[in-house]
Amino acid sequence: MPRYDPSRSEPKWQAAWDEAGVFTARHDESRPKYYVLEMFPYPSGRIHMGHVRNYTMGDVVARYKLAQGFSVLHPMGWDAFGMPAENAAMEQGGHPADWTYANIADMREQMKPMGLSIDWSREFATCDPEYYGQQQAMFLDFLDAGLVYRKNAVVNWDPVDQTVLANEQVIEGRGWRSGAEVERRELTQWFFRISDYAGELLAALDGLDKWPEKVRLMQQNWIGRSQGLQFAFSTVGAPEGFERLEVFSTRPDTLLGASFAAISADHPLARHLERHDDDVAAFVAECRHLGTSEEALETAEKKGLDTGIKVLHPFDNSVELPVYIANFILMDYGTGAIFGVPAHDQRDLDFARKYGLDVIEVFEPRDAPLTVEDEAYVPPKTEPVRYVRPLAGGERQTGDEAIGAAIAFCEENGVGHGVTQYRLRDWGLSRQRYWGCPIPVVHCDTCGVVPERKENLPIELPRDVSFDQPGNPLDRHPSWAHCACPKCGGEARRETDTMDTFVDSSWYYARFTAPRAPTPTDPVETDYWMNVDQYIGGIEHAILHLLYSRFFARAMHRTGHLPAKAVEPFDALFTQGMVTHEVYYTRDNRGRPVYHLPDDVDKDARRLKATGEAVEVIGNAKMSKSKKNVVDPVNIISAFGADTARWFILSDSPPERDVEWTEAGAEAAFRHLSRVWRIATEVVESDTPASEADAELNKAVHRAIHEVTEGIEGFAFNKSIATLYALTNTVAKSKAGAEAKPAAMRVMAQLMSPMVPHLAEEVWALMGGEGLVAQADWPRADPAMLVDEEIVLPIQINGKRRSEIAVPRDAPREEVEKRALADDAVIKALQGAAPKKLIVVPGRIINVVV
RNA sequence: GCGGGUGUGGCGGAACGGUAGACGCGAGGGUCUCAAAAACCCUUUCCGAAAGGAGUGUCGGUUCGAAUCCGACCACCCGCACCA
Repeated sequence: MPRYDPSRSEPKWQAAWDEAGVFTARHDESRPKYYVLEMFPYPSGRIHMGHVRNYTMGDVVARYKLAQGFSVLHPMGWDAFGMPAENAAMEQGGHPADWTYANIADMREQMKPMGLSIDWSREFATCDPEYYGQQQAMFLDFLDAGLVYRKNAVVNWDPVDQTVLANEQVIEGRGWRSGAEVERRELTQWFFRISDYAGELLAALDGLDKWPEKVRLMQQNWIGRSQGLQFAFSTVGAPEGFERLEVFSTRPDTLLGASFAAISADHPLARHLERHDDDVAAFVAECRHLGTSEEALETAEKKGLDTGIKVLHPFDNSVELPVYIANFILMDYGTGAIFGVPAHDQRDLDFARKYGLDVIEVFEPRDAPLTVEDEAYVPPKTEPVRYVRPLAGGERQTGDEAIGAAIAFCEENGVGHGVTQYRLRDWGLSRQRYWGCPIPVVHCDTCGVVPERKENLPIELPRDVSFDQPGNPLDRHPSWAHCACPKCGGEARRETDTMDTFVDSSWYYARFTAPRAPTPTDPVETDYWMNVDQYIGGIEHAILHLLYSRFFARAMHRTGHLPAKAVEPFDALFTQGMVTHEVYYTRDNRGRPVYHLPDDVDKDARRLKATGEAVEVIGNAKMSKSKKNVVDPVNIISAFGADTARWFILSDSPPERDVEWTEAGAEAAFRHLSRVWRIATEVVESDTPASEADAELNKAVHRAIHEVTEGIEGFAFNKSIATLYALTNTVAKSKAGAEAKPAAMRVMAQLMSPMVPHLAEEVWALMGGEGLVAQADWPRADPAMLVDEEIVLPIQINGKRRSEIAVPRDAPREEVEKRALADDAVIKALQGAAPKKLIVVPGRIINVVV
């Protein structure tokens, strides 16, 4: 008997789909459209199991929607700018463009055998001048619309390599290559005014009802709207020009508990003092070695320096608070200055304990006096507390009430005003790097900063650059930056900064709707295809990429590049989990782990194949090169076929959770698919006559249609697959006849086709299905087939399951109660007494309380 | 540190507040075979001979009933604005 051979069957069906143009996205006004998008990959050169999982999920949705009659857009492209290409050029020589395009070619070749329903005719890379030129055009429109501006901002500066470092290149405060202590340095940089949209981006989250709740929550917290009081302290002993110190606080109700004020090391006052005071200069310099990430600031030991300056308490001039420079105050948030209330803020308390500052309680729990030791009292703002030092409002009130009263009181007394603050900062897009989209502006000595003319776009990156020294090659290129001023025609210099790669990924979804248009988008195409109906990607993008894209879509709408309906570009979002694998390691003579590839390990014996040395095993960890626990999809596909990889990656775990890749699981998936194929070949040869088993099988088929469909709709592909396993067992055991069985197998082929499209075609063809299963209509379950006449009700006694009874589906409650009380287990438990309570949940359960 | 999430048999997991463990893996037993592989059949949460009891990270709460809801804690994962 011939065996299931995916290496022959899969390429055959892929060719058939290509020939029929099944996956070409067609703008067809007569049909509803469906746009499925997976987050596009960075072209590292190798696909990994995470990609397989991501694209398989998208493919299931795309094929399912196609079968439902939608005109489907399912494109693929490459997030191709970024640091790895420059790092490769530095390490191995060569050019980032060559490295990137070679990687793209490799990855495309690795992806094609997966049999994805992608319209490859729309493919592009963000490093194509055709793409980034349109991005430059939009940048100019944004500039024109006042959505972009320049200001100073700090970067991580490596003083040895003389280059700007990304946060990930700063390791424990040092440059990753040079090992030098990183400094913060200020540069003039371009910013998008995303904070202008903070309120709108926040409010619109409510409408994203097909996004995961957790993502909306994360974005909400990230945008971080807060109401507070902004006011100015009068200073004592401050230098000229610093008579007042503006502070912002979300807890003005605790003002009478303030015992110090603190300013950021980047605050203008700190910068002033730095120039005249060596101690301040030394402390501020220390703060600036911390790196620029919020994480670095927050996890560093909290430190401060007393400036000797005091501020007067606005409601009690006899109280003078010391002013500290502190390493945990952010210049970007609020005014870069705060007052500290140690009793009701843990960080302030730690700071106060360290520097011997007063701890003054402002409020207490309602029913107990409060003495703050090492733990600040920070109840939820909705909880009523007793104010012992109220600024305004009653003695007993919630934090929220007290804050409102405090702001009103302060405003009445001319001490500051209530303000709405957002945590969200403007989006700095300048990067001092080569491999990115050039910012299309020119610096002219006479005209200043001048936008490039659109007809000169794209401003292309020069080819002749070298990476043999650190820093931005554009900066040291002999001629590239020299140009004529678009305004006066005089000699001018191009901006050598390029754009953050988040810009590239903030609008690619729109470009896919018209990838070759001579403008960034084509209104006819965006009108038909937008929005993305289903977006799929990793949770790690929950905040930045998705928030930036939401902003960008709004900016594109404002500049006429997207219709109003597309300001929220992703209707539904699904975040999938990681692919993990066991990690195998031995230890070197110093006890450090030495990792080994899965292929080199005998998993049963837990020994290295080569030496027999025992290996230690850690359970599932994210696949990573450093731990060598990677499984190459290419090897899996060549050994078992794409369908096996697809089936396994979908089968075990729910899509939102991590899935552990195991060799045993992959082999089992292959065995199952072989079995389905074998059953199909047996069904063909069968001549069993029709019987009662036909109806039974038919019922099982309809149930399966219902469950598989529900699984796909609910992104529970693992449940759809469990149903298909069960259906396979049912068909295998069924005594149904030579008409019913092929019919069942045809439906099974349809139900399988989103997950294992090649095998589905094979089975479909064997069963005499018409045309391609990829083009067949999705089957419908007959509702009448889904109900049972008799149901089994479990009986609980005191909440524990003790028995069960079978009753007609629509039996009246009295009848069910009567039968339940007649049950042996119930009689035994009651011992002649009447039940205390008898709960009947129709169609569900009976609970007898004795 | 802050924000968000996850936690169920040996393993991956299933379970509108209603029979905990569907489906799969692994393991054990069997059929077929000279033998093996493949295939097929059966068993498989734990303790217990059984009756029965225990059980969804830990501790507490709400409920007739909690894996599910609430509170506290523990562990792990994601993000923290220049990684993509």
